[in-house]
Amino acid sequence: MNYVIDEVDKKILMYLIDNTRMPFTEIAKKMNVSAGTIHVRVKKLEEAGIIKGTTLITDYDKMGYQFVAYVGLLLTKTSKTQRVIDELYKIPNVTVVHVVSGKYNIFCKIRAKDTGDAKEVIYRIDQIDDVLRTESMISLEESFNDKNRLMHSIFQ
Amino acid sequence: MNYVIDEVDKKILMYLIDNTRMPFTEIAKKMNVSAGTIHVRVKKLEEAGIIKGTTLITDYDKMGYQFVAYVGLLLTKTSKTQRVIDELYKIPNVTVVHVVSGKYNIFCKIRAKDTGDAKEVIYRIDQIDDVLRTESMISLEESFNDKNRLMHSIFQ
DNA sequence: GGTGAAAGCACCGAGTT
DNA sequence: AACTCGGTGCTTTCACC
Repeated sequence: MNYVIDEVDKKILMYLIDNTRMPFTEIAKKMNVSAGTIHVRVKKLEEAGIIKGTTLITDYDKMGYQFVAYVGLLLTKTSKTQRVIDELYKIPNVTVVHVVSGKYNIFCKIRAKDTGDAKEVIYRIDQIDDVLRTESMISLEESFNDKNRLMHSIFQ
Repeated sequence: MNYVIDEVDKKILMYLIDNTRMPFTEIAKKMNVSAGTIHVRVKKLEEAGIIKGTTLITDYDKMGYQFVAYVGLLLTKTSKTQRVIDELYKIPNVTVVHVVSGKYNIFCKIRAKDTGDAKEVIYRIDQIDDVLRTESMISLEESFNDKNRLMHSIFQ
């Protein structure tokens, strides 16, 4: 369970975070090790659960999903948080859910096509049992820090 | 610029969102088209900017980054928002930045090793010129809705 | 815009050091 | 734990439809 990643693992992760389809042979060449080594390391990182999967970085805007908002949920005192989370996940527009400390009990991120679509999503959230009320914060502009920057810091 | 994605594109995107390393030959077989077609379609989706890249889904916990928080920034009236965003991006722990409407001017997500690490990150944010003050919301638990669920909805 | 075949590579397991 | 090597299978191109 306590897998210790070394410098070789870190470098492999750096390359694959940028491009999961970079050939192992190319990574091997850049690192002066054999392609077989890369193969074995990647398999171990997958088995250890450090690499959980691969995915595309897609442009939501270009697919018609321009609307992003964060929604804070206030629950009743007796509510089962997990049940509310399960309900949230039935709404595909809910992309991330956090249990938080502070004003809200749950805080989530939603994506929608437009304000009309978002209204429906928020209405659905409001209708979940045990949700007292919600407060939304609309994003006017979203940008991501290059994933590599955090990784550089993680990997020193 | 207005690239219209058809059913073939949608299916390819669905497969690759789950696993960017799924062989084109396998996708081709599942879809009853040739591998060459998949290749050409993927290239076009990349050129159109719909596929912006590929990346790993990694376990931040297992790499020692257990701490997640959202930070709301209140700026002075005369401040240049973009300059503050640029400053935020110099901090690798800042992963997402939003310009928002409402109580805050800017809202961002941070990842840190622990509370001590987070304290430093928030201190750095507080020190940015034009930042009047910040308010943080600590995540006690983070979970992601399967990316596929939104995509299924996007792709009907 | 799609196909199918062929050449060039990459993957990945087995055996070795 | 990493290397080499070889069989298998993937990618990518191109002439043709």
